[in-house]
Amino acid sequence: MPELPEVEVVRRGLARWTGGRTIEAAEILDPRSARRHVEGPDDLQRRLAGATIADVVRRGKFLWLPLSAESDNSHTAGPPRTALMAHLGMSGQLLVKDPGLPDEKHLRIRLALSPARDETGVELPSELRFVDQRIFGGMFLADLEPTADGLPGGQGEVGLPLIPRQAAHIARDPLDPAFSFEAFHTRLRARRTGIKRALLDQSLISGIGNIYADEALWAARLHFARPTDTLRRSESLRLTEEARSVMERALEAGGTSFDSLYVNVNGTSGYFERSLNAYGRAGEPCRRCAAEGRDTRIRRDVFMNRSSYSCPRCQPVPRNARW
DNA sequence: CATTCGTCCTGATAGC
DNA sequence: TGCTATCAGGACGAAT
Repeated sequence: MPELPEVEVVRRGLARWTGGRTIEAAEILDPRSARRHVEGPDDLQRRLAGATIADVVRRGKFLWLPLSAESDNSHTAGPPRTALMAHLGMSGQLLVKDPGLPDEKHLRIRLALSPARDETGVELPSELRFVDQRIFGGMFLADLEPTADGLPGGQGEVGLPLIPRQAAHIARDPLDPAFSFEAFHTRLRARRTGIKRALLDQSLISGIGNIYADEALWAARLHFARPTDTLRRSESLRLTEEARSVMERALEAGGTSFDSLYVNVNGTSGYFERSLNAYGRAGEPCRRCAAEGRDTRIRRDVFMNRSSYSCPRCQPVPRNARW
């Protein structure tokens, strides 16, 4: 399940293998993967043809590729004002592949790219494929607007980042240099909900999904139903730092598969097996308790219609728990 | 306004 | 064998 580290691996791969290349043709094989493109799949295909991938940007779990039109005259063209948005959802993958290779079973969108070579002169594969089994993800075109954090886009603001309107409500993620712990903590304390709901709310802090939420809570020794308005500053800071730490380590692990010539969401499979302390470990020993000579088993609770894993001893159910 | 819930999707797996 | 039920869960619009 792609969360921040997995999406960042994809972003880096895309930047390396597709940056600067022109989309020569687009093929929407399943219109459901383009349902957020309101003008329809035909319009998406038409408007992608001839566009050049100027950059690859990520905020939280959203990716976008600012596009410059090939026909633009350089003296009139400012920064790109349009971007191809991509979200991987639950099962999305972006793969750079040779056109001769057989279609994946769940291939939804195919982009034919202009020829390009790597630094050693080897020709790069010329297809960017969006593969998505469960179709929670998708691609669409969006206008880029100058946008201050937490505010809708305005006109002509200098120095504000260019963000698609569809991502303007997404908060900064913990790996973003502009992430503000003070702003996060203040908004967290004002909430009337449980801490895990808050961690999964992408408008409060972004990039965290079910897996890294459970991992950060375990590391910070906090129960998922802890009311946000009772969190001490030290607890909130510990949680934020643990979230950042676990996602940075996951990114390093996922980054090891980078030498191969493709962008892979599953690059973190090794990480999952080795390093998860809570997620998916129901009935298995809590490693922190085991290190202290105690045998405590990770429990699984159903919360928000999904599984939550925690240690009963390290993460006791709080008073006034907010399920 | 803030918060919570239902829906979209496919495939693997368990149970009968 | 073959059927049905359950689970996986990110994001968004609807409901409360």
